[in-house]
Amino acid sequence: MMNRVVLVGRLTKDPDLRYTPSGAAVATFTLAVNRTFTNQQGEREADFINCVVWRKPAENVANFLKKGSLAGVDGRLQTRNYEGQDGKRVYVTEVVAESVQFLEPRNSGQPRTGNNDFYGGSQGNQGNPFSQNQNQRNQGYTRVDEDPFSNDGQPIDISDDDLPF
Amino acid sequence: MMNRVVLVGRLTKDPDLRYTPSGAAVATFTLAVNRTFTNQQGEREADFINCVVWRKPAENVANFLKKGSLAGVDGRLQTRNYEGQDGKRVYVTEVVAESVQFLEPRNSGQPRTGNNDFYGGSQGNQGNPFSQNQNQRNQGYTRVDEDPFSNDGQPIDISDDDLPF
Amino acid sequence: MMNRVVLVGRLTKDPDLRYTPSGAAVATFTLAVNRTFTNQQGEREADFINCVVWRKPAENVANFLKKGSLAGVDGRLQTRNYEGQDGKRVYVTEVVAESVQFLEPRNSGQPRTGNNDFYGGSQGNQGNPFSQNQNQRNQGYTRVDEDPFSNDGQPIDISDDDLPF
Amino acid sequence: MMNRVVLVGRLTKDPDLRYTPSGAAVATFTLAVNRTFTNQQGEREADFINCVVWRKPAENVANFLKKGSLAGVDGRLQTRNYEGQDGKRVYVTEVVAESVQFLEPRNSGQPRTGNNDFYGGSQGNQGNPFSQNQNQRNQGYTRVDEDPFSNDGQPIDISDDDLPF
DNA sequence: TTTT
DNA sequence: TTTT
Repeated sequence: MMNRVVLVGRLTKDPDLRYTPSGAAVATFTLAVNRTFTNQQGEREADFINCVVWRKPAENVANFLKKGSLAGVDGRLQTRNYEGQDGKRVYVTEVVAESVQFLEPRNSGQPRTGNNDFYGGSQGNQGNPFSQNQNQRNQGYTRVDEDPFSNDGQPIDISDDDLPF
Repeated sequence: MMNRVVLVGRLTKDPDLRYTPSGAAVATFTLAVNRTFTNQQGEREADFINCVVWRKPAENVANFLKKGSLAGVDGRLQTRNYEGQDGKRVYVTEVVAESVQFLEPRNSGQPRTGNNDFYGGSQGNQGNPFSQNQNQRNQGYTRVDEDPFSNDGQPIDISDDDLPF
Repeated sequence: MMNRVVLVGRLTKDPDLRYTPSGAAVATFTLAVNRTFTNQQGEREADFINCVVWRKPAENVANFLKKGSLAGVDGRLQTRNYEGQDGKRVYVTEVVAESVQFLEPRNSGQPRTGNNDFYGGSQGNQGNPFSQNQNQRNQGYTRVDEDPFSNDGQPIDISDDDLPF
Repeated sequence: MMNRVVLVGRLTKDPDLRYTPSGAAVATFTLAVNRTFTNQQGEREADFINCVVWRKPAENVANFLKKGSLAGVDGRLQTRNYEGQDGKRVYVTEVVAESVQFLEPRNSGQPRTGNNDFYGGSQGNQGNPFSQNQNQRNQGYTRVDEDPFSNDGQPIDISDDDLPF
């Protein structure tokens, strides 16, 4: 059994950093990876690949990457499933990054700032970032959403069960 | 931009072989890849990764692999989305295999037989396998289903637009 | 910076297990990886790739793999150089395996036996396997040899400096 | 059998472009890939990995990459051997790049210039770049050199036998 | 100086 | 909705 993924692409948004109840950092982000070939209409499409990274590299990701950053990911493919809000099972395939490489030229290397800034954390997650969202059944570390990677500032349920090691 | 996936695992079912209107072969299968680590309960889990393969290797897959076969896949990650039957967008991440390796010992190498046999193709797809399924909006090469990998013998809509090259 | 190698092939010989002075296990082996294409003469050639693995997986390799075993390697490419016996610098490129997968069917999974047996270790390396080979300048974990992977039963100098972590 | 390598690193020199007798382009270059970890002395070392690329991508490499360029390589590991000038067999492990990615920011994307310029090609290889180097037995596409990747402007023997497909 |  |  082998499972290896290597990607280079650009973040579609600022990464999202959270913590499990036991304090482990988790960052999620989506990498847009342009295809090397064009489709029948001559357009170059992209794949949008959801990535998760844990612990120290999660904090590095949150500190050094932002929307548009060029990054490399070395990791493994993971599948999960959870019950969607309509009661249907939702299947998710994502990349668990074991290492993330910052491929921007030096000068873009300073900690990111702006609305979504990791240091200044504010709106949406004030107080306990894990204040339970009572009226939803959860499985896995994301709210039961159409797209588990979109969480629009709402509290999210991250379990220590998802720690990869 | 780089995008590379390498997997070794076992098929969860016999592969599924289809043809586009223009005659290109497509096989889909799911690889169960056991994790190298155990979870909090000490169980070894697996990831179930959907794979697609086109043209000649698709026919090889259909001829030589079956449920339980050990196989290696070298390919790339692809994302697609389509409108689910409830009108919601469904996001799919799968592996487009560029090469598939048969890792079973020699003697298991004879063409597979049985209900799902590639040669004897029968129920469900008799006649034109691409007889349009009129009352469904389609996008991508699968019927608008909750899970594009489950198609329970129904006609399926595979477009030549999905050919990777 | 990224560096990832994934291989599946067969061992050309029994693996070679040694220990550093501080007691860390190192196994070396060569993987024959058949090419998927044939040359101008219609022959299918192979690449012969030297691999190194450290610590616990080194002992697993020594215990479970032997000449002819099918194995998967996930690791990184490493380059080293040392002074050859003629005083010329020798450049070496090899794979440092981070994980090694045993791809043989179950029944071939018992610990290997025979002349080169890991347990019964005998001729050549009796006594201290690290008895220094005084009259040779060494660099890297192998004797200054034309080919660091050939050591024909002679004592070898493995330094803890080569530990990858 | 599987064989996959993915690298991101920087060119140690301008790439070297040549042509086989039948007119196929071949570029060679070395990628310095910094390690993610430091050695016992706390220094971050690098691996220096020789890469070969054929045909159209070879010309792109020659046109767009130069010493110091950040590049990604997706390919396979290949081994060759040839008789060195002292009559001893020399073993070479290198990466055959199937695709090469230019990871520099936009503005560095103009064709490279300078002494080694692909367009203005001059000293060393004037006339027939494959004027045979009579007094050397050759095997593989490089002159029998200590380091097959160093060729200091001398004619080189590249055979069409080395075409990967 | 190579594996099935 | 899973493989050995």
